[in-house]
Amino acid sequence: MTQISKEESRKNQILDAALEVVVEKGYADCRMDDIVETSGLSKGTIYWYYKSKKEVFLSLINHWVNKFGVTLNHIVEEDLSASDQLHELFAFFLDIYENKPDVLKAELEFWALASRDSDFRKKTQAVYRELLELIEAIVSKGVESGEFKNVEIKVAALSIMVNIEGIIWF
Amino acid sequence: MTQISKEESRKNQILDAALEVVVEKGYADCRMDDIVETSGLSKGTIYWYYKSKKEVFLSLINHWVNKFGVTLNHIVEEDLSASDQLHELFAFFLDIYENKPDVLKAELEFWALASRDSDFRKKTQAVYRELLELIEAIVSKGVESGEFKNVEIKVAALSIMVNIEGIIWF
DNA sequence: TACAATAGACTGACCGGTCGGTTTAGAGCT
DNA sequence: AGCTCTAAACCGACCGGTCAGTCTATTGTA
Repeated sequence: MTQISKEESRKNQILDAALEVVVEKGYADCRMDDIVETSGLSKGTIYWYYKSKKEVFLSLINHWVNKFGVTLNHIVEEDLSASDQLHELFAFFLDIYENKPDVLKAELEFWALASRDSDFRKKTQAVYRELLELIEAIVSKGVESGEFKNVEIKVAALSIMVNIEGIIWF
Repeated sequence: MTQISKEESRKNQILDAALEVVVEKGYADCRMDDIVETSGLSKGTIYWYYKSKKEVFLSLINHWVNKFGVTLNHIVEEDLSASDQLHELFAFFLDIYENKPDVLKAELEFWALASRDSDFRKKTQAVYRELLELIEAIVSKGVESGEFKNVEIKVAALSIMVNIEGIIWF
C-alpha cells in the first residue's frame, strides 16, 4: 500500500479545495480565503505549503490531470482494435461531459490562464501534448494493422482531438 | 453619409480602447484606468457613458462582432457555390488567425466570461447562433443544389463550426 | 443662465500575502 | 515512565496595495 506523506495529503487537501472553488467561481473570483474556508485549513497553513496563489494553481493543473486523466492511459494499453480504442476515447470524454461538466469548466479556466501566462501555458501544453501522443499511438497502430488508411498520423490525431474538444464545447 | 452622434463616437472611442486593453492583458487584468489611459478620456467621461465596467464589456462583445464580423454576412450573400463559400469561410478564419490572433484571444476571454455570468452568456450565445445560422444557410443551399449529400443540416453546420474553432485553438 | 460633458482626486471595500505567536510530534535524557 | 527542548506545522489578525466607482469642480456651448 502506498503511504502518502503528511505533506502530500495536506497538499491534496488544499488542491481539492482549490479545484472545488475554481470550478464553482472561476479563477478570477477564487479567493485564497475561499480555499481557506473550503479546505478547513488556515491561511498560514496554505502559505506554509505553497508560496503563492499562482503556485497553488500551477499545482492544481497536475492535480486535475491526475484526478481525471488516469483512465486515458488505461485505454491505450487495452488489447482492442484501434477503432474500438478511438470509440472508447470518445466515450470517455462524453462521459465526462455528461457526468462531470465541472471538469471542463476547470479546463476552460486553465486555458484562459494559459493564454496569458507562460508558466500556465507550459503546463497546459504538456497536458495536450500527452493527449495528442496517445491519439497518435492509436492512429499509427490502426495504420499498421491496415485498419486505417495510411493517413498523416499527426494531422489525423490533431483532427481527432480537435473534434473531441470542439464537440464538447459547442 | 451616416452621421454618427457625439455619443456614438465617444462610445466607440471607449470600446476601441477597451478592446485594445482586453486583447493585450485579458479581462481579468483590464483595469478601468487602463481604458482611461488608452482612450485618452477620463474616468468621469467613461462613467458618463457607461454605468459600470460590466456594461462596457457587455457592449464590447457587440463592438467586437461588428468590427470583425461584417465580412461574414458578405460571404453568404455572394453568388458562389456552397463549397466555395465554405472555402471562403475557412479562409476568413484562417486569415484572422494568422493576421489578428488578438481577436481570438478576445474571443477566448469572452468565452470564459460567458461560462460564469449569464448576461455574458446570452450575448456570446447569440453570436454563435448567428455564425451557425450562416453555416446552415450555406449547407442547405449546397444540399438543394445537389452539391452536397442530403445531410442533417444542423449537425453538419455544427460540425463545421466545431472544426473551424477547434483548428484555430489547437 | 442652464445644462451637458469632462476631468481627476478621492474613497472604501477587498484581498494576497505576512508575521508573531501557539500547538503538536517526537527526539534525547534520566 | 516523566520531563525538557526543538522545530515543524499551524493559526488568524493584520498590513498595504489596488481598483471600481463616486463626487465636486470646471469647461464648453446653446
